[in-house]
Amino acid sequence: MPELLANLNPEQHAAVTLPNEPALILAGAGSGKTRVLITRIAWLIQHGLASPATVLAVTFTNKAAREMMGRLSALLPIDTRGMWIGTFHGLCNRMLRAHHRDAGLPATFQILDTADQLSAIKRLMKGLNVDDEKYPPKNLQYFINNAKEQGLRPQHVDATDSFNLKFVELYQAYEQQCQREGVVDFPELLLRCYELLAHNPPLRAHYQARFKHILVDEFQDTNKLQYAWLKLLAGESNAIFAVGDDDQSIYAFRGANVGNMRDFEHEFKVRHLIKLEQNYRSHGHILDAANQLIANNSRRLGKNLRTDAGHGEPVRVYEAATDSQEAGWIVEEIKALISTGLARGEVAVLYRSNAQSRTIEHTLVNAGIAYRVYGGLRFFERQEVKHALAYLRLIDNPNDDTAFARVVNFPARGIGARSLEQLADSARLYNCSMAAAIPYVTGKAGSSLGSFANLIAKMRAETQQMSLPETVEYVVRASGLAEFYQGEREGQDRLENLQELVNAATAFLSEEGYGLDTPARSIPLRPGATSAPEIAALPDDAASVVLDPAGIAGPAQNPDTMTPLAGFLSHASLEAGDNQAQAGQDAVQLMTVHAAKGLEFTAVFITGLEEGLFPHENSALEQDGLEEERRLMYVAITRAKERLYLSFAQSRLLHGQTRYNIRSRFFDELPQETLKWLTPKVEAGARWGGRSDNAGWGRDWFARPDRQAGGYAGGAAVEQAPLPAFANTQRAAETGFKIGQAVFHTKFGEGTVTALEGSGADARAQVKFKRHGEKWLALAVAKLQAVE
DNA sequence: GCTAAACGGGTTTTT
DNA sequence: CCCGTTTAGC
Repeated sequence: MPELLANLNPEQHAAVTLPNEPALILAGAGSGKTRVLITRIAWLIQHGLASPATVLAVTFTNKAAREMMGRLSALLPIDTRGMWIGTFHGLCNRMLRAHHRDAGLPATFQILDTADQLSAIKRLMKGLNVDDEKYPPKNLQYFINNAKEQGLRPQHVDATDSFNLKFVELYQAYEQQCQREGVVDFPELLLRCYELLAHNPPLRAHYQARFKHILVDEFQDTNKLQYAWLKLLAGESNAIFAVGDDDQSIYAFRGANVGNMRDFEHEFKVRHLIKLEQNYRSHGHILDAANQLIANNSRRLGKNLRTDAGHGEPVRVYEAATDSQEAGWIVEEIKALISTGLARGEVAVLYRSNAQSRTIEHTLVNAGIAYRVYGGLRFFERQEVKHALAYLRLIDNPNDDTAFARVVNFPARGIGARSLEQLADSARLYNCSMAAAIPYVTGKAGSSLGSFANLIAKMRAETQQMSLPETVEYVVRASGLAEFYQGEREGQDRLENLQELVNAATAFLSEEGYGLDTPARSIPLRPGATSAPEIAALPDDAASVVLDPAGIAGPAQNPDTMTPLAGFLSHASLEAGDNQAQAGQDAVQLMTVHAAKGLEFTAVFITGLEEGLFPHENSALEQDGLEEERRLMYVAITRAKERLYLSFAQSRLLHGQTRYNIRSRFFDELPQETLKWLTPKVEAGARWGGRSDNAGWGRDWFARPDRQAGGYAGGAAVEQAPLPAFANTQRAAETGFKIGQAVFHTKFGEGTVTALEGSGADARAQVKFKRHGEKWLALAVAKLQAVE
């Protein structure tokens, strides 16, 4: 249909309508990459070149997968459920569920998230009496995950020194532990799925015959294992349509291998490398800045963004004396932007590391500007939610020792460390799970453990016919979790989250196409089917299972292959949910540069542009480290549509110490004619000998009164230390609050006033919140209620 | 078995 | 400085 291709530029058009052969689309920032990917799928289907069942599209995040799914169904009248669209992990999970026997996994295998994995490793090391000072569990975790991402099992790892030999030995033990418990960690999902396809030719042939069209988003972020998995699926004849941008590769630290782009180009003999260089996001000066900066990198595939928009405004640069003054300036500038009618949500403040958000948040709170910080705890990572999930996991898979250890004594049941050590010993002796070892423990410990075993058994029996939400609700109650948090002073939020978990279960059923009344632990009988398509029930020797080509379809957590409970538990591990920051409200966006990738804002502040911070000092230690920092800066710059601000501070409080940094080298790599210095530009050589760690020099400079006072008064004023106590008492009447007063805030909950400052419209209160720590609130803005 | 103090570590992060 | 985790002590 012509309308599908309408408004595509020639390069986009060419990419969308490529013949079915390996293609690499080098898509610059803001060049319509996602649109091309989605239109490509729609075009293939519309022209009868592909049926939905032959399409596999893979992304890195659930958010990206959801967006793709959503935009695709808006574009096409067909049901997108026939397609496999999801994350690498989601798709691998789905395949492993369908073929769990061939993969050597129990039907109810559970997924360990990063935190679960670490606790499993700690437990393993404790059991083996390994010195965790000499072999830090975190390092072992990294070692294991890294090996898996290279496709290496313990026997393949090349280790010579005693240290690495120990790690290999522990890796092996860890694998055995996981296998016995029926759990897989994140990289295992991929490796297991890779091996499943690699070692099972009929199965591989089946999927190769099915997925004629494989599309990959953010290809520059793939690691070696993901690339190998894609190659396996593609086989000899299927086309991979890879979209990516080597200049936006910012995840090397977690295994991403930009080299996959070059390898792909060569190994698949890509004839069509299409560059999308037309940018639809940023004004000219901003793009010029991005282009010139990134030109400093070597080994690029080569790309230069262009725009039809005019030059637009210059890039504004601000030098602050201190980090708090920098924050003060940012907030003043944001106020000005808002007063021109710009929505708060169109303003982003970016920083290199999370620690930098504190000062900015503090200043925003004082100014009464709504903001949202990205990052932090997410829904399924909360302790109460994880506890409830652990009970659910135990019902489904009693061998899951990670879940067992988590809740065996929570709420407290008088089962202490001593009893658990005894139990772990028995489990090791009989080579079984902790739950299975309970009968071997005698005495008082044995009896309390016995009643825990009975509790789980009872839960399992009682929930046999319950739907998923009923099961969750039942477990929250029967476990004692509800009662426990009811009795806790600060348990209200946690209780609400547990209720939210029940809601999440209901939402899950409808989103994933499960019947609402399906028992949580049975594979639903599809309409018209004569028997449940329980692939789990295939004969043991079903090593050569070949599925109907129309085969397994449906959403990520597939009702045909997963019980609602298994699906929900996978969902909880694979998609940790939103972080707590209140969404929806119009608020200034605060995030790291990494978190900003893929987003765009009318106005962007890139802050803390100092040597050591951005580029980060540790980047100097790594091969290609500085280039990755530069790509990160490139990503940051290209987030801005119309206004870009760059700022740095002469001194900054970090880890309790004042550091004196020189401005980032990136300033020298930008086209000077696009920059507008709001503070006088001081040539580096005029001020600094060279290195930044010359504290004495910095202090002298900082102490110069003409500098310290300069710029915005607001910055200094909001950050000054609270007035002495006597002054606060004097002013107390004017604010309507007293120190020590109990208060309630709609967002932060209960707290106590610890200090007061100012009066009238400027009145501020410092409140120590039970759940959110100490904050300064502008009383004119914050909805603070007195509690008697 | 639970609470308080000492301790350690702090770049970026999704699954 | 600030946090989460471990350990010491009741």
